[in-house]
Amino acid sequence: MAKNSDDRGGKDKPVERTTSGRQKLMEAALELAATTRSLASLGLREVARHAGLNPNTFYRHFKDFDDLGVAMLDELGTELRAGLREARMRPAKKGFRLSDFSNPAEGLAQAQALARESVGLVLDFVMDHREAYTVGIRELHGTSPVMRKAMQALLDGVAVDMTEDLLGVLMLPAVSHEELLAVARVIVRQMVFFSMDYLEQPSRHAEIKREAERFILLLFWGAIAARAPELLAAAKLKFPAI
Amino acid sequence: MAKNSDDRGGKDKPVERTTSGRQKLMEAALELAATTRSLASLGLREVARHAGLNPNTFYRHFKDFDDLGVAMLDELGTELRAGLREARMRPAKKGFRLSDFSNPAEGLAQAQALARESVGLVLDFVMDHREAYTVGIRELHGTSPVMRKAMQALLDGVAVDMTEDLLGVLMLPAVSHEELLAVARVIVRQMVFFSMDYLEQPSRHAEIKREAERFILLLFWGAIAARAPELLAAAKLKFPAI
DNA sequence: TCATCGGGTATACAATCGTCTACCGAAACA
DNA sequence: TGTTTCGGTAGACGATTGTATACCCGATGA
Repeated sequence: MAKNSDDRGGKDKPVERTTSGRQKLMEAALELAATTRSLASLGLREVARHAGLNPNTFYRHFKDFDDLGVAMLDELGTELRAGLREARMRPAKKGFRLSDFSNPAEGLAQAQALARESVGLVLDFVMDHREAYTVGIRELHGTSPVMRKAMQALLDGVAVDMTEDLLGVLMLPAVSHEELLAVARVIVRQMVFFSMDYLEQPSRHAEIKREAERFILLLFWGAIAARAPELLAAAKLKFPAI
Repeated sequence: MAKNSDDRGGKDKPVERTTSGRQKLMEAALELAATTRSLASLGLREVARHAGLNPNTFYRHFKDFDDLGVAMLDELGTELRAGLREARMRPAKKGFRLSDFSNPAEGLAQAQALARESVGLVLDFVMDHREAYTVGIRELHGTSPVMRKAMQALLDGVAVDMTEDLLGVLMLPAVSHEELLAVARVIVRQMVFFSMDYLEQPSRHAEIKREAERFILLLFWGAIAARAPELLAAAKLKFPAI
């Protein structure tokens, strides 16, 4: 062994913020996981080094990396849900009113505007939190059952929020609450992929947004068509060209 | 150091098949990645040990784990696409004929049968290859850009296959080829999640199948509704209750 | 028949890892 | 005021890792 007084000498400079050690560790882990490899395969010494702390400090705050993972997810997850809800409330105050499709054409137009707003919102959020998003999705299909469950629960929570908010703004005719929730779940999951595309292909931003909107509208169209096809025929709808 | 003549002593017995060393390594890597952790974070010694080979043998065949990864994906990916196509051709021979929706009700019923058949097919396939599926999806969102690109290309390839096969059986009215491809892509991606549910929750198998079918039908309904809503109204369709 | 070479092995080394034990200062609390 | 607890550090350990060098053997081919 060359020099056993290892660590704390290296190319990756510590994050060096005025936060607590626990925070520093979580931030370091997030940065490393986003750029280097999966959470579970991070080295305890590695993240401590990157946080500018002694390796043993990790033990003071966390049992394993699962432990650290759920702590991170607690923090960022609630921030995500709150952010999305708040942002989703904004347009509602801005003049949207509950549409009951008594005028189908108007209702459909409103649905389209709502879809556009929501898609932009999610994608902006992802762009603003690309590190957290990246590791989150990694863990969604990762090796740790704990993290997988936690991420699945988070996505389901988002779908539930979305359903509730949607019910306050848009009354789809003859579409039950459960049906709407199923649609929301599917949308949330699909947005995982659209978000990934969005992060990886900046040059296709506009196109990806259009695709996501189209997907959502297709689902709503389908849901209405399955229950009240005459509404769609009556609406003489103008579906956005491909 | 206790005993430097390490390796080859352990609880995980070698796979011990009559295959070549290269094959043995790939199989060992697949097994370990499916049960232990992500491909990229596997140890070279670890997989060699699990394959019953000398650590250095790895170098004879692969440069790194990305290299091994794309080799595995080459093998299993083509098997997947071939398997799906072959299975998709089967019902076509079994009496399905091209439907042009001149009789809307019949066309829609046929679409529903087709969706059911396809969903069952994919989910069966996933059950039969759960190891490969598990690590594949892991790598889809994993840390290696090489593996991510390869997996995305594979999924896109499946979507293309699906579109072509679909065009041979089902002529959706007024839905363009590009539109159909976009829908196929979305379906393939969503099936990633449905498959995950399917593997993780054996008790909900029937329910998950129904959800997947519903999702696909919803998309087709929506696609038709966007182009020819009068068809749906005329069909007096019987959408499966939720 | 002899050289080459592809695929497998043996050994060794430095680096890194997780974790154990011990020490320390400051804040909280009695 | 004394003491306990909390967050952080220091050093050491055995284990494991990736990789470099070198040997080996059977098939291939001249």
